[in-house]
Amino acid sequence: MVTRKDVAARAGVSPSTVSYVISGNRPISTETRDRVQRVMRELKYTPNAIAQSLAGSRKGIVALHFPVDHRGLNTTEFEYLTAVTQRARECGYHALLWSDPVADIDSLQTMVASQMVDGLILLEVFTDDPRIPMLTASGAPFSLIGRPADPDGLTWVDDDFDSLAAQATDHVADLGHRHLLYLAPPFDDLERGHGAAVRTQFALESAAAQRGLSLTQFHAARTTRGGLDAFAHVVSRSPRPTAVLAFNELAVSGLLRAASAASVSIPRDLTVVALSHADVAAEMMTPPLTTVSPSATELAVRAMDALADLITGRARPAPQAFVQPRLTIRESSGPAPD
Amino acid sequence: MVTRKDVAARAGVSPSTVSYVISGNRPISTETRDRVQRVMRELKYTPNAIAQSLAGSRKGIVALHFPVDHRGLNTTEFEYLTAVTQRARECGYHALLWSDPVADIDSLQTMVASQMVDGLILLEVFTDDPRIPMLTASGAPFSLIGRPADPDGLTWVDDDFDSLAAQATDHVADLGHRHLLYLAPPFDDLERGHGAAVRTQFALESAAAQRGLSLTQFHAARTTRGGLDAFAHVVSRSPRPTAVLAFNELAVSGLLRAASAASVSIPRDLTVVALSHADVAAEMMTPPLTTVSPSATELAVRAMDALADLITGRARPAPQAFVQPRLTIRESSGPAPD
DNA sequence: CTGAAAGCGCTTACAG
DNA sequence: CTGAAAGCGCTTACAG
Repeated sequence: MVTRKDVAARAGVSPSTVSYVISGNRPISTETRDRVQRVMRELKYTPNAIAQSLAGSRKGIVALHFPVDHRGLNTTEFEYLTAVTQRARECGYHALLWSDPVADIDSLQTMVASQMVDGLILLEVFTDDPRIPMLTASGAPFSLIGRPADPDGLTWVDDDFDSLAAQATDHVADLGHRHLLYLAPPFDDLERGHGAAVRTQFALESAAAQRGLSLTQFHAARTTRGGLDAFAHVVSRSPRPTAVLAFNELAVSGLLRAASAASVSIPRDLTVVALSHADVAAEMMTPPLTTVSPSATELAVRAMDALADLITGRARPAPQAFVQPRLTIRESSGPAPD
Repeated sequence: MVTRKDVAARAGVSPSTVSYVISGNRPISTETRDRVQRVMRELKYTPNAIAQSLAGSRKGIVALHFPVDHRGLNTTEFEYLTAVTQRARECGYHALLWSDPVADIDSLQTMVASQMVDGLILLEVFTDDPRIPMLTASGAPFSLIGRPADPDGLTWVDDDFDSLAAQATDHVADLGHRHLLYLAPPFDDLERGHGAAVRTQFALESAAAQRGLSLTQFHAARTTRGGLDAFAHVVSRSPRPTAVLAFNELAVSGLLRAASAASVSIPRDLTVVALSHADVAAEMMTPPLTTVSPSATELAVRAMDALADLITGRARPAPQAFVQPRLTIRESSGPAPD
């Protein structure tokens, strides 16, 4: 391997001068700089990242941590991952993927203590998330996509759930629907305090109440089967809901299939609006789903930029931001039947 | 931060003894070892991973590299990523996510030259993949999921495309289908030499010919729209294909939608078999898709284990392996009409 | 504007 | 069985 010493010898300067040419941390004569740069190119010299990390303070790596006990990631979560990875790179960081059961914070703690990363982004934040006190105690910079019950002093970006609920209920109310079903994530998620699940539910209840709409809920398994069950529930209720608001990507697909099998036409007989659902997943469905979703890219950019500010020590106080979801009307929503 | 020196001082031993207790690289008296371990726990000491990397040879990081110029990752590719990430961890490595345009190998080269990773796994390999000669020249250990035109001397795992094609054509032939349509990836992918696209196409052509089946092709855009176009093509052909074999995740969804809109029932009027399609994506469709797919986990495990062997210097000659796809009959395939 | 040197926190031969 | 020391390849004060 070519080292800084090799470059220095060939360029006739001291090793430290090579370092300063690279970092630009002190004035170098044009002549010296040009010569060193030429030699670096000739020798195809690339600084050793590990040595830079140890001597300097910057590691150039951020970890993305998502919990995975209950299920795999869905398309929406995957979008977040890729968006954060891309933004990390634009900010000059490599992205390390990391996932454990939420409750199992030991390996995360070890990784942080081993000082391998400059900072972390946590996804799928729970209202009482054990990762947060641990990271706070460690002193490592981190930012959240989502937020716990008490987000004071933390750096986070999150959906504006009130706006999300308002847009979804307004959309179906405007179409004349009065009886709504909330196709919710498994009850388990609520009990464990999954932030988005809890906040979406509360926001919907309050938005429906304000508009005088009836809203019942069905907690479906995060599987296609869960959606079949949800459909059975829809047709058994009286009065029968005419619109389903869904926050459960896999169950929605089951609901669509069950509706198709029962010759219940969407949207003629039943309106479906998917919440926080990736565009690409919505467009793969038959019919394509009307969604109310935040932009994964916007969440990722804000979370990563906030983390970068935290790492470099810009940014007190901690940046906190709500991202506004957007309604995209596709073909799964229509006027309430008669 | 607590360092090795702190532990040594408190345990009354030399710093090197602490290192040897951790690595187990030389005999230590039980008494000393116990004392050192107790102090490490008391001080919550975690070795600095960066310093270990610089002094030792192991970095504990592998990079996963997938090209991304033409499109985002689909669910199937995402499955590979998560499977490899998980296996990497089981093998004691962190996974660094990395992606550029295929042709743009500079940043990949810089990362490798900076010696940040122990090795790499390349996904979405092209028949003439510029990443491969570059990495070979660099001397960095790497393994491939997929393979180039000339895979000699490389470490790779790949689908057995002949088996895949045989299973798919046998399945539809057994159901009485004689006229097949291959819903292929964009022609562009073939031209650029996307390994799986090229091999799937050749294998299907040969399998269909052997069985005396007619096979026409339609290269669809990797979008829902591409599938709508493909459906229009199906119904315009004479004789009309009764079975579609598809290697294009997004286009399949468009095809299903177009069929539904035209009241063409699947599988009664048209059979659809998806190739190399993630189970979870297949089960989200209406109807759930019959698939012929390799196990992403098996590919990931083999690729990662091979890489680990390469890194540690076990494993000459280079491991190379075909993974057998499996037919999963769901609801999108049925007997040929009349 | 540039060089000689300490230090980052480890691993591991060298020495006993 | 254990310690003192060189070395990994850098960054950056210290000195001129």
